[in-house]
Amino acid sequence: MILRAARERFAAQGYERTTIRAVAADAEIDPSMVMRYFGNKEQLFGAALAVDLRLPDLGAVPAGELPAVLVRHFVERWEGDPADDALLVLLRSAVTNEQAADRMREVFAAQVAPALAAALGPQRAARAAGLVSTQLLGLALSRYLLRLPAVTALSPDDLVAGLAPALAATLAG
Amino acid sequence: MILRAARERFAAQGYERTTIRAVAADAEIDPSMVMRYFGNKEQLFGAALAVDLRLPDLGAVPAGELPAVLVRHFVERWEGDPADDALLVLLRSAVTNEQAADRMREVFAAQVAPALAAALGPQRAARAAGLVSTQLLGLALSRYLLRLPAVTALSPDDLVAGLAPALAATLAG
DNA sequence: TCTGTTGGCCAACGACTGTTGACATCAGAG
DNA sequence: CTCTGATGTCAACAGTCGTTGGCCAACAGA
Repeated sequence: MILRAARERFAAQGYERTTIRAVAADAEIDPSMVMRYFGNKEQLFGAALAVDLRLPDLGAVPAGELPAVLVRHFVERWEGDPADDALLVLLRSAVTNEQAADRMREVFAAQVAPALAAALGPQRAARAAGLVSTQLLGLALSRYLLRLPAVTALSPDDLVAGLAPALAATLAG
Repeated sequence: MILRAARERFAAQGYERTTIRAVAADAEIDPSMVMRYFGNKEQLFGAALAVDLRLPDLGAVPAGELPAVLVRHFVERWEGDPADDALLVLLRSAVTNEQAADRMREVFAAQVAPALAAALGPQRAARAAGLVSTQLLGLALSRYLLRLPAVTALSPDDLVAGLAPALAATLAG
């Protein structure tokens, strides 16, 4: 599948360094086939950016468990099937590609913000959403993209135990 | 100055999208001059990556104020002179460039970890350093690179007020 | 005056890129 | 059978890139 190959390349190398030729080689087809199906590189990229965070209904989570649930959800999401890593595609690309950054802001507005609003109510969510995203994206950045040893060394349980109190503090503040 | 132009380009576009030709044009010289002075693109990049976080002596900071001092230091550092933004060069590039990621890990090991150790003692620092970096890098990511509206909307004081409790929680945990 | 060094421009190279269009194959519909 | 439309191959285009090397001017020291 072309899109699968494209996602892996985009996730591993970002937008600029993945070439249509490489994607085509991975998918074992001709580069011109990629063009025929997706139009051009930008549209292929757009198609690879479809992201569903699969956030559960946070309104059903007891308030005290919200931070731990959030951290664990994202860690499992990132640690999961690497062929499904549209999320890492998005994060890696959004740093240098404006189209991807746009999509990231859309995902935030359409998925993160509403989910938090369901749990916290609109006012507290508006205040906390940005800071919560900051912490969760920071985790993805330093663990999966930069691979800081001090962060990759931690187990998923360590991460939950270490970050949940921090999230709780910003939610409370 | 070539290096100044290079830093601005690298910070704005990342490694792959900045061309030697563009850097040379910014510096109003010939591309071949860039080669003569820096050897090749990779070495120019390496020269642009010199980063000094200018962390104060955290050992002299009262324990209770440590989180707020950290957040404020980094916000001021990032919000400051954009021509001096080796830090954003590094962050933007490290996401897709292994050389930059290496340098990022070096900066962490040589500057962040020791500074925290001075404030917390080696054991607590070892446990907290990764999570602290996670949160501070997450802030830089979502505010200065992704420009999430929910984060750019906050004032520096808001950021300090919102994130200091979170940092305090991970330092305590 | 000759000579070496420095700083500079210019044109070109080979490699790689996204993209295009011409051509082949082949299954199914008429 | 022919016609059609999808599916795929191949070669080439035009542009950009990093990089090289040759040439020129200024200038300092011998």
